[in-house]
This record gives sequence, C-alpha cells and structure tokens, in this order.
Amino acid sequence: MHLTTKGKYAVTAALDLAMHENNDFISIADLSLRQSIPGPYLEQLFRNLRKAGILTSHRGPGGGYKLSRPSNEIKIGQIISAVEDRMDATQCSGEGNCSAGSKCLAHNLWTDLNNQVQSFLMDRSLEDVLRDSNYKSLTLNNNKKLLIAAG
Amino acid sequence: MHLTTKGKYAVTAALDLAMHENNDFISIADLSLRQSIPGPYLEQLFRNLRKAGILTSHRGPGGGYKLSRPSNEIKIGQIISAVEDRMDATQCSGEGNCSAGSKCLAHNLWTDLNNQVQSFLMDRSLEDVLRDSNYKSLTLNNNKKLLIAAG
DNA sequence: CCTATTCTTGACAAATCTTGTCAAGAATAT
DNA sequence: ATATTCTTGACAAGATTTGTCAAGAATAGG
Repeated sequence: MHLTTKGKYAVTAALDLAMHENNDFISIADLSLRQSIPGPYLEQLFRNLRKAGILTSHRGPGGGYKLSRPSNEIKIGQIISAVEDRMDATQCSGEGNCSAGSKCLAHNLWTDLNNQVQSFLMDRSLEDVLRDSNYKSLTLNNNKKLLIAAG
Repeated sequence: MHLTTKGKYAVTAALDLAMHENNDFISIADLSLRQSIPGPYLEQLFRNLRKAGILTSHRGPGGGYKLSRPSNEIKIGQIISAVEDRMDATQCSGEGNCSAGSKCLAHNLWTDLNNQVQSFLMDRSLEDVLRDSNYKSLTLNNNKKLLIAAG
C-alpha cells in the first residue's frame, strides 16, 4: 500500500480546482505556483486525471484544466486510483495465492485493510474535504492569532 | 503512507511465531523456510521487533525467537510501527506546516486517514488475525475442493 | 495569417527507498 | 571444543518515485 506524494499532489491540485470551480480553465502554471507543485510533474499527473475523466482541458491562451464534474461528484478515491498504482495492500493482487498457491496467514487482514482505506477515500468528495479542512483551519488560525494578539 | 513488504514480512513472521506460541524458540532458518522470507532480511526485521520489545531471543543451539507476550496482547500496529518508518500520510509529520507554514488543503484528510488506518491496525492482535484468517480460509478451501470433487 | 500561450506526449535522469546480502563476532547447549 | 544461532554494521542491486526536458499540436487574439 503506497500513498505517495504523487497521489497527494493530485488531490491537492484537484482541491484547488474545486475551490475555483466557478472560474474557467486554470493553467498548470497557476496551479503549480499556488500549490507549490513542480509544473512538469503536475503535467504528468494531470494526464492520468484526464484519462480517468476527472479533468477537462483546453489548449491555447486562456486554456488550462478544470473539473469535468461538480466537486461533490468527484471522490478522493477516484483521484488516487487515477495516479497511484500500488494501493493494494495484499502481496497477491487479491488473488489469494500469496503463499505457495494459497492464502498467506495475513491475507484476510490486508484485504480488510484495503476495504477500509478504499471506503474512507470513496466516501469523501472534493467538496467534503474542502468544507471540512482548510476553511475551518484558516478560521481557527486567524482566531488564534487574534487571541494571541489580544492577549 | 507506505506499507511495504517489510511490514508484511514482519507480520507474517510474527503470526508464525504466534501459531507456535507453545513451542520454545524458533530459529530464523525455520521461519525463513516456512514463510518464504529471505533469512538475512528477516534477521534485519527482527532486530527492530526485538528493540520494540515484541520478540525475545536466545542464542546458541536450540535458540531463536519467540513472542515476548501472549499473542492476544500484541497488536498488528505495534509490529508495523516497529519496522515501517513512513506510515504517516501527511507531508508534514502532522505538524500542520505543509503549505507555506500552515495546513495544506488536504491536511485534515490525511490526518483522518492516519487515524483510520492506525485504529484498524491497533484494534487487531496476532491472535485475532490468526483466528479470523488462515484457519477459516483453509477450511473454506477444503470445503470447496470437496464440493467440486463431489459435483 | 502570425504569434504567444498552453496543453500533449514520450522519453529520460537523479534521488531515494526497498529489498536483500555478507561477514565477523558473541553467546550457548551438548 | 564445537556446532548452532543470534547480533551488528555495512554494503549493494533493483525498483520506484520524483522531477525534467524537448518537440509538437491546438487555439485565442490581433
């Protein structure tokens, strides 16, 4: 089970696109700058997201990328699946031949873990994550700052 | 979040030790053979498990390793913690400075995922896994075989 | 039509990590 | 004594991740 920066970059970039959902297309250059992700690397990741039908692109001046569906219809799990290829925790791709042709002692454990993680990621849309993460955090940070300043 | 064969080998080996809990010490050679894990590699992993207080060892003829506690008191999560050093899914080791000094858009998402996975692994002891995995699977396999043979 | 912009594609390279190996040494049972 | 087995440190091959690059195609705007 490997969740690398690849997947995390992809999610972050998609969250940025979700934040600017009403805008038109957003260029890789802008995204790269805002989220501190190397442009050419993001390019590579966006290939996969486009192929997976998650992003729509447009070339030429004013072109760029945007989400192909509303942010509440795109699950984090879909994004990760599109860019990560080693999320499976079993040694046998789930086939149950991990130990001399049959299931290893831990096979069911890893399968259960797979399901757990998969559910977690598929239960959360971009919208969900935005609602529950940064805005709230920023507010908290600001409050804290004000309190500190006031105290 | 990286769960590699390192962690999986360690769990498998610990499960083997748990299966032979009543026996005395078990040598790396035996374990290596039974579980198809490269001996010298297992050695390396067992260092960490010993340092973590999960295994007890004894040198000399008849020596080897055994669990330092009953198998129902050893959690899968403890084993994984002892050998894997990149299980954290955040980019910032949980410090919340993942994006220019403050939390990135996905920070809370990865923190929640960490907790989810950690709970899963800490909720399961070696005994739990043994009870729920291989024996049952073997039984199912045998039944299936019998049914196929009978059909 | 020309030009600047921006995605598209394929290939490549550096850095890091994982996986596995080895050898010399220390403890211990018989 | 001797064979067995862990102990420790270091090292190396392979795979993966991360990041780069360059040439090309589409397109908006003048």
